[in-house]
Parts: sequence; C-alpha cells; structure tokens
Amino acid sequence: MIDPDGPVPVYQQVADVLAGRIAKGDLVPHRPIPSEAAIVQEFGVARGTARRAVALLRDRGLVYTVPQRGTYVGQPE
Amino acid sequence: MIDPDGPVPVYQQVADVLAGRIAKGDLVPHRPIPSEAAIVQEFGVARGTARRAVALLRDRGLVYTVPQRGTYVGQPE
DNA sequence: GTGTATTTGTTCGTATGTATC
DNA sequence: CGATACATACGAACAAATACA
Repeated sequence: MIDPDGPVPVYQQVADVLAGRIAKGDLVPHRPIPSEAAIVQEFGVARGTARRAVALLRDRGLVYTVPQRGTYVGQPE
Repeated sequence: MIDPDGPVPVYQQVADVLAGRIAKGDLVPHRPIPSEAAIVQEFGVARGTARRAVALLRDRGLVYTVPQRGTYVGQPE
C-alpha cells in the first residue's frame, strides 16, 4: 500500500490514503481519524511520518486537531 | 446525547447540557442540580467527569456548591 | 442515640491522545 | 527512535458531613 522507495514522500502517500477515506466517506466529519499510534501501526511508518501526514491533511483543510484530544474530519466550529 | 469520541471534551458536553437546562428554566435558582451520582447515571460518564462538568458550571458562575449538601442553581447568598 | 443512605471531597491507578524534546 | 509532559476519561476506594428513619 505504501511504497517507501517511490518518488512520492511516504508521509504524502499516507496522507493521500487517509484523504481517500475521507472522500469515500469511510471517515466522516467530526469523527476522529486514526490516532498517530494507529497510523504507525497500520502503515508501518515512524511516528514523525504519521504526524507529518496528519499535518498535511490539516494544511489541506481536511481535518482539524484539538490539542490533547485528537484529530477530526472536517473543520472546527 | 453525549459523544465520547467527539472533539468536545465529555465534561464540557455534560456541562453544556446542564447549562441549557438552567437557561431553559428546567433547573431553577436555589434548587439542586442533579447529584454527581445522578449525572453519572444519566450521562453514562465517570464520576471524575461529572465533577469536572459541575466545576465548569461553578467557574461560569451558574451554580454554587455546598459541601456535603449538593450543588444549586444560581449564586450563594 | 444508632444505623443507613446520600452527597461532596480526595486520592490513586490505568488508559489513550497529542505535544515536545 | 525513544522519553517525557499534559489533558482527558474511566474506575475504584475511602473520608467527612448531612439527613432521616
């Protein structure tokens, strides 16, 4: 699923997969996306990579993070 | 009624519900709000969470607590 | 006066998230 | 990659004051 040796950065690949799930509706607004630990577990990436992927989704406006609580689909209200 | 996995902390959700009842008049001044045990029962939360919710209402000046007696709507006199 | 129940007060442990280094 | 910190949430246990039969 993830190609560590490909031209696309791993964190971007992970972000794209998660973005796909959001677009597909597997992840719905105001519901949590997988935790950093879960991303590490599922994709076999380092935590820093997982964080970077989430940051990318945040920059795209697809998710929002509530400090000390979690990251959620959509935009804060 | 309460979403444990939502972006808003559970204790804040509970506090908001109770604040709504006060604003609505379901809970009137100098009458007790539900006890911690009752909040635990009704919302399905831990007691610590119930206490935090009440503390939030107290910080907002919506209720006052009499030790070993209960917590009441309004301000002490 | 004696129990019993209720209510808040307090402390400890465990777990899960993110934040930071 | 670790380690630590902080916030949230649950669970359990005990204390202290109050209320009532």
